[in-house]
This record gives sequence, C-alpha cells and structure tokens, in this order.
Amino acid sequence: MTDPNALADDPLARLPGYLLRRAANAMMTDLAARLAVIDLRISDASVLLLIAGRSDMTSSEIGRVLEIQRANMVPLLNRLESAGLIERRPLDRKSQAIGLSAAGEQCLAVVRNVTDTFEEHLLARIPAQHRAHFVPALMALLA
Amino acid sequence: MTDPNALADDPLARLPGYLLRRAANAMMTDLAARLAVIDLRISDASVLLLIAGRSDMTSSEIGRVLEIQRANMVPLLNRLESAGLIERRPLDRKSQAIGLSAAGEQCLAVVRNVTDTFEEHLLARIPAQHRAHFVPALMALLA
DNA sequence: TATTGTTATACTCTATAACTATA
DNA sequence: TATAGTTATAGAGTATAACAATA
Repeated sequence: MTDPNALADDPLARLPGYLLRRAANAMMTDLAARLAVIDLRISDASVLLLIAGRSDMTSSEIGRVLEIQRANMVPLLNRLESAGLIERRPLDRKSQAIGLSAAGEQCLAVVRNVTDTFEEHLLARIPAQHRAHFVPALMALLA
Repeated sequence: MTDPNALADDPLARLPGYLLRRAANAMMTDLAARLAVIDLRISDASVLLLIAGRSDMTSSEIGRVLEIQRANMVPLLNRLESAGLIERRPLDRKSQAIGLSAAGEQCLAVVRNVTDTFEEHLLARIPAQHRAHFVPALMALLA
C-alpha cells in the first residue's frame, strides 16, 4: 500500500476497461485544472473549439455532436454567454445560431494553446512504439 | 449532423484526450448497464474484485488502491453491507477489515462473469494490430 | 408531427472540511 | 501526531420528463 500510484497491489491494474477509466479520469483532471486557470470547464472548451470558424450551429446541434443532452446545453451556453464568449443569432422564431463573440475569438486562442499543450503532454507520456496505435484504438471503441 | 456517432463533423474527433474521454464514457456506460442487472455499480464491482480472496484490507486501504476518497467509501461499503455482500471484522478498536460474505463470494462469481465478458467485448472492438498496444499506452498515462 | 429551447428534477461521482476516537 | 471511520456538504456531469412555441 506504499506504492504511490496504488496499482501494484491492484488485481484490476491490467484490465483494459478499468485502465481506460482510470486513465481518462487522470487526464481529464489534468485538463480541467489547466482550463480552470481561464475559468472554463472541459465542456465549455469543447463547445468553443467546435463552433470555431462557424456560426451556423444551434444549441441542439452542438449537443448532438458533443453528446451533451439538449437540456444540459442550456446552463452551459448561458454560462458562456454571461462570460461574453458567445452570441445568439435568431435563425427563425424557434432556433438560434451560436457564434463566438470577439471576446470568444480571443478566448479561443488561449483555449487552443491550453488544449494543444495538454494533448502534446498526453501523447508524450505514451511510449513511442505504442503512440500511433492509441487514437485508432480509441476510435474503434466509439465506432 | 446525420452521422449516427456524431464524429464526422467534430473537429475534436481525432484529439487523443477528447477521444479518451468519449471512449471511457461509452465503455463505462456499457459496463454500468451490464452491472445494473445484478444491482451493482462499477465502484461496487471494483471493490468486490479487489477484496476477492483476502479479508485484510480496511476501508481506507481499499479507497487508496481504487482511488476512492475515504469519505466516499462509507456509503459504498454501507450499500454492499446492506446487500449482504461484505462483512466487517474489527482489527482493533479503530480499524475494520472488509471481507466477502458467503453471498458476496457467490456474487463475485457473477461479477467476474460480467466483467470478463465486458473486457473481452472491449478488446474485441479494437483492431488486432492495435490491440496489444492499448494496455501499455493506458498504463503509461497513469505512471 | 417533430423539433427547439427551456424548466425542473434527480442521481452519480467526486472533492473537501471537520469531527471523534484510536493508533 | 498521524490515521480510521464518519458526517455533512458542494460541485460537476449526466439523465429523464414535461411544457410551450414553432417548424
């Protein structure tokens, strides 16, 4: 029980599913801490990155792509709007397009910097001989 | 936006960190559904698998190995005890050892069946040429 | 009829602070 | 002094049901 990463005594330590959960938790904790510096959550950043360079997506569409429930998009977008990062533009009397504001564009540059650094850091931890196999394996799990 | 897995239009779809999160969420949703059949949560099952064949670990020790906060172990173990799956044995006047009850041993066999099937199913989805690289890559992220 | 945006709600997971009793 | 077990609490993510207005 003196092992710092607590894996040595863990019979689950080599199960792919269990490792997948632990690795994702560790990496998301890392990313969340990096984004907290600019007062964003992971889901906030994912929305900003998704709507970068386009202002035609509705709340429901963004939710479908990012797998966020329609109902849960409401507080998320309200938060981003309160922070002045996004703007809503009526498409018709029912739907609204979500686009980055000027401040949102500026914030996006920082978000890209943070996420690029994070993704590099993540890949760098994977030994070179395994690295190229990682993304294809994960994509296969989502297919 | 008609793509069923909603990845085609997603500029994040090839970022390792983003994929890691999505893949873990998808796999854990799958595992949770399989375990729900026997009224267990993922963390419940991980505790049962961890203490299988030993009855010397305390609540705090289990938590350290599985990365579950001491405070969050309380309702978890209470639930397992209420279900009759574990027993507490005093080690001294402060600590208790957690062990499987007879019913817990029986339940463990089912848990093993469920998790083995799940892990096989997960690995089977990964193309053969990437499969052997998956666990080492995940372990590197936890090191 | 189906969809959008929304409200309300609830459950799970996770995290922290604090307390007591004991080692 | 440090640790075990516990209580209380809060934040975040996620899920469902339902509603009004509009397509």
